[in-house]
Amino acid sequence: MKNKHPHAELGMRITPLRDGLIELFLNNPGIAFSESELNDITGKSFDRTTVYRTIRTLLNKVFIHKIVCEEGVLRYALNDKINVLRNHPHFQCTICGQVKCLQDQYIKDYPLPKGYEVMNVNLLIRGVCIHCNSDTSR
Amino acid sequence: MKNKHPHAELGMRITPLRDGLIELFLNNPGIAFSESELNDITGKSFDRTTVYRTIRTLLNKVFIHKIVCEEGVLRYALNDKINVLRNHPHFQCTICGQVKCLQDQYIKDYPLPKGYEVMNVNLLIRGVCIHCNSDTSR
DNA sequence: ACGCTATTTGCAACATTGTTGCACATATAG
DNA sequence: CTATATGTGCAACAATGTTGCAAATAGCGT
Repeated sequence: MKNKHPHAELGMRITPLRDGLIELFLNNPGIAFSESELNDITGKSFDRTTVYRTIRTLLNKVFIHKIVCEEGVLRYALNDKINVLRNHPHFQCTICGQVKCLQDQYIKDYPLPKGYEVMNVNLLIRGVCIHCNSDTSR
Repeated sequence: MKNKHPHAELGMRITPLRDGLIELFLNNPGIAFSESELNDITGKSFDRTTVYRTIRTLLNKVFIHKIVCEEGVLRYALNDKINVLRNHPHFQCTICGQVKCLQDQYIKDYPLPKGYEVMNVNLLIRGVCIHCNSDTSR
C-alpha cells in the first residue's frame, strides 16, 4: 500500500498550508516558530485564522509542541519522535529572538509541597546565542 | 529621621494605587497576580494603563518580579529581599489558576551549547494545588 | 498652610495575539 | 466524477499591553 501523500500518515487532509507548515517544521527540527513568523514565512498568503487552526491541528496530532516564550508569545516546534513524552528546556536568544529546543536535555524534577501534583513543565532559558555572541557588527 | 510614609524608602511618590498594590504584594508574599487580577482586586477603580505603569514602576524598583504564565499572561509577585538575585521556579494550578513562587528552591543549571550565554531563566511548573486536589466538590 | 512643579493619572487610540461563527471552497472516498 | 465531510477566509470579537497628551496631584520649599 502506497501513501497517496508524503504526510498522509498524519491522518488529516493535506492542504497547501498544512503541507507547507509540515515541510517547514520537518526542515527545521528544534526551531520554534510563532504564528506571526509562520505567517511571514508563508508569504502572508493565508488567513491568520487558518494558520492558528493549522497549528492547533498539528498540536492535536502531536506533530509539534508548544513553547511559552517571553512576553507571552507562543511558539511551536517539531516533536522529536523518540522523546515526544519527555519535556525538554528551550533557549531563546534575547538579540535575534530565535527559540531552540535543547533536546539533548531533560527538565529536572523539583520537589513540590505536599498535596501538589505536577502535570507539565515549561522551562525557558534566555540569553545570547552563538551567532549573536560572535557577531561583532552588532 | 522618621519616614513620612511607610513605603517612602522605595523612592517614588506614593499614590493610592501604588499604596494599594504595595500593600497587596506585601500581604501576599509568594503569590503572583496578573494585571487583570490586580484590577479586579482594586475594584476596577483605576485605569488599566495606570495599573500597567505601576507594575512597571514596581518592577524597576526591584520590588516585584515577573512570571511568564501559560497562554502568555504575565504575573507579578513580591521579591524575597534575601534572594532577589536568585531565580526560583513557579507553580501554577491548572484548576484555580493561582500562581505561587517556590521560593525555597532554585532553578538548576542546564548546560548550553558552546558559545551560548544565559541571562535569565523562567520555569513554570503546572499541575494541581493542594486546595484543588482535596476539593471533592469539583 | 499653601503654592509650585515635576511626576502621575486617565482617556483615547492603537498594536498584537488569539478565538469563534458562518458561508463558501475543496480534498478525497467511493 | 460526484458527494460530502472537512477546511478556509472573512468579519467580528476578546484580552493583553503600549503610547501620547492634557489634566490632576504628591510632596517639596516657603
